[in-house]
Amino acid sequence: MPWEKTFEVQDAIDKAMHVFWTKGYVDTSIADLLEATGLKRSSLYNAFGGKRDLFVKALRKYDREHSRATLSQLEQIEDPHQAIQTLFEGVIQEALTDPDQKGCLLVNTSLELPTHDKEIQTIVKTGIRAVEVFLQRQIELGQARSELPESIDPQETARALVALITGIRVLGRGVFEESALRSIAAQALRLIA
Amino acid sequence: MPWEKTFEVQDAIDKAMHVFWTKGYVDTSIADLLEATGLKRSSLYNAFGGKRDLFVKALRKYDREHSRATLSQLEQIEDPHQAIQTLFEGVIQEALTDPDQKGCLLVNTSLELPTHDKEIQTIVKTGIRAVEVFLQRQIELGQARSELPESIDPQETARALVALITGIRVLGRGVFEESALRSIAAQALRLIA
DNA sequence: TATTAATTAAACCGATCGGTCCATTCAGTC
DNA sequence: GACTGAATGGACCGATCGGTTTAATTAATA
Repeated sequence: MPWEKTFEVQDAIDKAMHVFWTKGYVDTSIADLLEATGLKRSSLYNAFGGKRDLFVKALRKYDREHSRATLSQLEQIEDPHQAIQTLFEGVIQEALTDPDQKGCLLVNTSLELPTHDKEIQTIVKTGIRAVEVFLQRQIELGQARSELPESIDPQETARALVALITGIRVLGRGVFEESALRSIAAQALRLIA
Repeated sequence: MPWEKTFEVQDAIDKAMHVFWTKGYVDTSIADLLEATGLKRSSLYNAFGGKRDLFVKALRKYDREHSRATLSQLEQIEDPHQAIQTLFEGVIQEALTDPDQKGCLLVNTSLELPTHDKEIQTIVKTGIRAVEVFLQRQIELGQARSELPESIDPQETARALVALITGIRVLGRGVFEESALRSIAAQALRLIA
């Protein structure tokens, strides 16, 4: 056998992910990706298949290492109410501290979903669905422990919380300032009280 | 003096608006705009200044004739609770019936706000702020008439409702199906009950 | 050392990007 | 009918788009 790849594949995908995250799919050029990854043109096309294929890999990596990884961490929290609250605090903290105001790659891609193919649509749908499932389970768990009121509908409430998070991620890109974002999180907690 | 413009300027802006609305700013080419408006290249550059300037005009037209026009209609409704409920029903109805799933041009532009200049940012911010102000006033009006509980914070609740609408518009582009969107609207009403 | 496959560098591709320029055509005014 | 300025058709611009190709170089295995 010849030799191994010298550059770190995962590292390159990670760099590419941040470009897509910041600029969006269409506005990201091959030149941008070359500059960010440090790869040469032929290396990029050889290692990955092209712009779209690299985007799919970046999207999957984000879903795995950002979105789901966060949910896994939150599941370690015993108190369901605290877990949900921590989720919202994290989202807001990200919106306030990120100088690029990138938001969430899954949400960003949601908006341009009609222009993408089925595979990408599925990744996004499934990724956001995972957040919904997480929230619904936390609510049900809280109800089972009598820490959350039985009167609220777990699935319906979970979906509304997903919508609120989506709102924070979109409006957090420059429309709403800190106090407005915090208002959203405060009202989110009202939905589970 | 020579003659007047033969093509309808407002009609051309309207056609262009729908292209931007459907495909987004970056993904809309001059060729797209020429095809949609029926204008010739020179006419378009002569009448409007270029892609960005036409986008600004389209954005302003949307804000005026779609966003604010809708709010004006809703203000005709006497019952504040009914006005808010009708707003959400309208947004959902749009998401379900529009074959292009365009969402809302202001929301779509919000997501790519960091890539736009100050003028465009201001149009979007002001446009969404108008929705927030509308909602806040309706809530305050309902409280004054004792039709809505005094316990809810008008501004904070209005902002959360804006976030929920934003969520519907984004997730309505293919992520959520009808029942999920209706869940969001149902929970929105819980925030003002 | 010969073999093998990954990596590199750079030329090259047709297509499209947003935008400019200009000669011609048009409908009004004088 | 001469003049005027908006509208048109279309050639043209340099730059960039995503992607391919070719040849040289590299480092590990056999």
